Amino acid sequence: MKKARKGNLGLIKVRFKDLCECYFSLENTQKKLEMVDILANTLSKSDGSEIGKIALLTLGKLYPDFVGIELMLAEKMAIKALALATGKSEKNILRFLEEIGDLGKTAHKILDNKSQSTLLAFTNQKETEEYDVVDVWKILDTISQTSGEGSADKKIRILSGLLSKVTPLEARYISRLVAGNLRTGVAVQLLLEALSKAKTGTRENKLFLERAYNRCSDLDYVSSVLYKEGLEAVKEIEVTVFSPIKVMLAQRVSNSEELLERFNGKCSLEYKYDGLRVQIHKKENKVKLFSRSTENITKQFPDVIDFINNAALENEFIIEGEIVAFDHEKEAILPFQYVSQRKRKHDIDQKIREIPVRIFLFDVLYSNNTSRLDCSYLERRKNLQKIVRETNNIKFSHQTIADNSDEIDTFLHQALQDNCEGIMGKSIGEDSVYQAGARGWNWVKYKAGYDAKLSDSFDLVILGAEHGKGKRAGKYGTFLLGCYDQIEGIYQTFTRIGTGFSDEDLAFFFQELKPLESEKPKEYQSDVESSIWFYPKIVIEVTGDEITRSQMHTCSRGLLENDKDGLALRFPRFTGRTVHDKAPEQATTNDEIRTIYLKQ
DNA sequence: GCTGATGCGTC
DNA sequence: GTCGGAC
DNA sequence: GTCCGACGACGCATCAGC
Repeated sequence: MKKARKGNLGLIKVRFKDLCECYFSLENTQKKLEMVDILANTLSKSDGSEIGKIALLTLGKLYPDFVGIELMLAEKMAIKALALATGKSEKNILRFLEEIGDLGKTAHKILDNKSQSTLLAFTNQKETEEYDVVDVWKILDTISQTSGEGSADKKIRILSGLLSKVTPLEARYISRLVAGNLRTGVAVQLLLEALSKAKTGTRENKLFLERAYNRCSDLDYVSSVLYKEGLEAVKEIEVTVFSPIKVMLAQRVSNSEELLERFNGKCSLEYKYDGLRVQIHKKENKVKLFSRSTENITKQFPDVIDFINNAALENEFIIEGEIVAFDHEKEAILPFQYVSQRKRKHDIDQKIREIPVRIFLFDVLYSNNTSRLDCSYLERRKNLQKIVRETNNIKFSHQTIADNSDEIDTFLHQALQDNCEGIMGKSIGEDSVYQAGARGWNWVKYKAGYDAKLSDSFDLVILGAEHGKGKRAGKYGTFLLGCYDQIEGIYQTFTRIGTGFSDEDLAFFFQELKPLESEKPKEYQSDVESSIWFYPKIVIEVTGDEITRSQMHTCSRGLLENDKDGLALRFPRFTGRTVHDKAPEQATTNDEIRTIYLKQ
């Protein structure tokens, strides 16, 4: 039975197949303008009833982030579903996946082969169904609603059922959707441009869509308003208490001179606390907390809710700060790993006592019934002090004004002394507005590690690797690195690494390491699994922000206070230097790493 | 009830 | 979080 | 400069399997 497809003006409910063909075209080009045109073309066909779902799916989502509903099914389970749908073994699929580097392409290829062979054997037998975008969204939503005992199997069966009824091309994107990687080259910004083009005929109105989106973080809503009420209604979308605002991000500078230049010689400085960023919404006695990525984290922090209600001087506001674990006896900020433990659903009351927190506030986004996004920074900062008072647990972030680089460096060292990550530089000009959702130059971050001279580097041995995915398909995508233990004559894992490599580097390492593939060498002490192991030979230089205690890496295990702990590297990256003149036995030792750890 | 596998979200 | 590539 | 997508360690939640 065919549903009526066309309504007025030739607008339709978009077929999922058509959306997938659009995604496929997107993969053929990297030119942004062309991509926007391609996507706009498909979006312009929609009658608007399902535009929100099209928009969400195009970003690989079912709901806006603050809703908090997830599939809880990703690549590993998708492989099982694909196996079930195609009759291939999981091992077989895994082999394809390693080679092709993309679950979507893998599904596409297997189903293509299958439909050809069935076509030869029994013509006209394939049971395909035609799905609208909403049909697919609903099936995926069913998966997301499935939980409890036996749910893993159920999810896999639902996905497998879907995969076996769609075309190979649709399977390509369904597989990628669940694997969390659509790889179309389109994300929020280009999608907003495409929506603008589709509905208003020009990309220029993207600015209004972006403005609206950054104020409500709800693409479903913004696109629906655009289609059903038009651009003027989109322009009316404003900041609302309890709708999270996209947070303002910062660019990076690597020294104090550069920082000062960015702000023409004068700016505000703040501590950059190493905790969880939080956007606090309050109205009457109700308080909600949102994370940096606009997830609702209210339930995790009942203590913070009390602190805010206690410190509030006004009824209604949206303010922003950083939640940090705090040792009240020593009056000291605790490392990030402590606050992390507060992101939980169970035993919350016990952890509140174990790991108390303090909030350092630094901004106001809404107060006195008015959006403050367009106020200058110092106005907002001033406003903040009228909205809340400092208490034992609520503080204003440490802040000053600076106009020379010595002051900046002094402030940085003070921040590091006080257990902060670094400092923020903020514009104090007239135009120093809160750029929601943007990584603009109004804010700048400066960490010690950004300056190569101030950061430690390590010469580590490549022990293993994983097959690359997406644009790294056909090469190694990440490497497992180890340090040397001179006493035992063994290699211990210290970090994996996957960033800092140019395409050329990756091609080079693939060529160099391929002949060194082997069984896992006996002298490797590793709890970390690796798809591929190598003889120890290649040494590379790596840097990072900080050494942390690790449950998974073996560096210095048995030599720290807790026998089970090892050491690992936070934010590891390749410096671009391969160390040609060092044998693996001359790599950085576990002792050297431990010494640095104990000093920091 | 415990452990490992898997997924997700923080930085 | 960091980073590189394409525009 | 902007945008996108390769990737990191770590902690917690959930479920399967024992």
